[in-house]
Amino acid sequence: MRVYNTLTKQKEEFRPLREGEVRMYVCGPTVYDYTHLGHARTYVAFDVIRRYLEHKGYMVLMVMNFTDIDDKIIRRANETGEDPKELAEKFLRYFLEDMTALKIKPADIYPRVTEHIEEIIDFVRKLEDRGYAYEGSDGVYFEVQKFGDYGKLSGIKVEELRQGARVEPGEGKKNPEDFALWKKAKPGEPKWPSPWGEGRPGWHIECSTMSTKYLGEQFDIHGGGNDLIFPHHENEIAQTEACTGKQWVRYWLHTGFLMVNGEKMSKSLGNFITIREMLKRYNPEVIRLFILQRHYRTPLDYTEEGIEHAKNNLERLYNTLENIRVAMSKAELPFRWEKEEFEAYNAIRDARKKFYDAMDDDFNTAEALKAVFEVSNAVNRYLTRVEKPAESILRKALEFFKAVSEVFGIFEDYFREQKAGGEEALIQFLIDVRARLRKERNFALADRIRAELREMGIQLEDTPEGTIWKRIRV
RNA sequence: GCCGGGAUAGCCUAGAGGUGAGGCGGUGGACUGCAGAUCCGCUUUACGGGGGUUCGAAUCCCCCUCCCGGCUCCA
Repeated sequence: MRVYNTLTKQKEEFRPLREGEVRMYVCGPTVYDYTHLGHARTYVAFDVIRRYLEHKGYMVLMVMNFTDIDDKIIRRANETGEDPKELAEKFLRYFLEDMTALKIKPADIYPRVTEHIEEIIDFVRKLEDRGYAYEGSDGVYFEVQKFGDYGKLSGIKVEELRQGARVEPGEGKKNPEDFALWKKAKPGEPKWPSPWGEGRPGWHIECSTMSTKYLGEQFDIHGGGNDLIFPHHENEIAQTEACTGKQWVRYWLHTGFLMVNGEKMSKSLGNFITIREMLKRYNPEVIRLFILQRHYRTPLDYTEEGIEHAKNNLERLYNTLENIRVAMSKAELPFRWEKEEFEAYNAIRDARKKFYDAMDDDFNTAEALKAVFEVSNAVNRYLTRVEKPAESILRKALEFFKAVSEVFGIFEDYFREQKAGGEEALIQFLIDVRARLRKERNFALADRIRAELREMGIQLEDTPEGTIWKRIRV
């Protein structure tokens, strides 16, 4: 398995530090507003990466932090007149709800900054002891030039940084590139006691502290949106490696940005799309598929057309699954394979390999998705060509789709279906009644039954072998 | 300015030296009371432009055009 490492700017063979275990940290949100489609892009991407690693047999320990105290939260709270703590709490809950709705597997630990103030203070003190940090008038700062490797992730040079730096008035920094580890509280701001007076942690220090607390001083994967490479992740590396003296993270993974109609999504442009709005209009699996149609590192452009494509794609795949389900009821144990069976088997086998090869190559979901369609096509073609399908062929296809379901987080309902026997019998009864009506050429009433069932999410389809029914899922 | 990512058929997306990439859409046909699903065709010898290397280039090299992002708010 190969992954693209932002640190080395190339694909590398993936080898976790401990055999059989992957420890990964994904930068979570600052909870000051609704979760948007850009978050969805990043967190669905990492969800699939995590799912694939688990699918491959790794035990994955996944940590995602919440920044529940910072400047943006305070600013927003001041604007709305809310208590910063309550505001953060509210949006944190919304975020978790949105993640659940998007079928994103929960992290194993969701450390919150406000629950780790002591550890953060300890971390800052260590940096102070080692001579990397100094106290200024308004806070404690990390002295960037003391860390020789600064810039190794983002490729940024300290000199360039100085040219473009905006030093806010009154800041107690020695150098413009230095960044805050601890901010002293201004009147009315949330605060915690510390050796440097009351205040709150800087932004970057939380991730260094909490990731090393739960994953150790060295771990496998650290991820986040592309926009976090600089300054956030660069600063995290500086702090952590200055503190431990060891190489910290093995593989840095970053997701590409979400665009809206070719422009960056931002509030000022008025193209800010929340996950809540999206979920009102689209099945979460449609949103997931939309995201997976593009490789995670490439920018993803959101358009109405694009999401409609995803919807059509998902419908098609669900149709295939329903076709298999219907065919299963008339499938037989094969005593003999014909040309059709060999063709279908080979097509499934080849596509399956393609799927795993694509996912092994830096989680190329777009390429892997082709393989899913190839299996879909192969099965559909097979079903149109044979009268009595071989059960083994259908099972091979189903096993493949089950794997896809686990990795992509789609087709969930299909594979979780409970046997609601009563309902199925009732549907079958209505189909029988409708068949009689059709025989009597009472199409008006026959169509009414079909229409009513459709309203209830059951699609009837007339075939030469009789009427079948499918669940409408998209 | 510096750094990075792009331009692939009507549309969306992979691929990265060698036998018609996948989907969507459109369209014709098979099947159908109609609808739906599916299948079989067609749209389909696609790779921003110009040079070069090579038996062979979307793919490698050089130049150019255009788009996007980052450069202390950001997933």
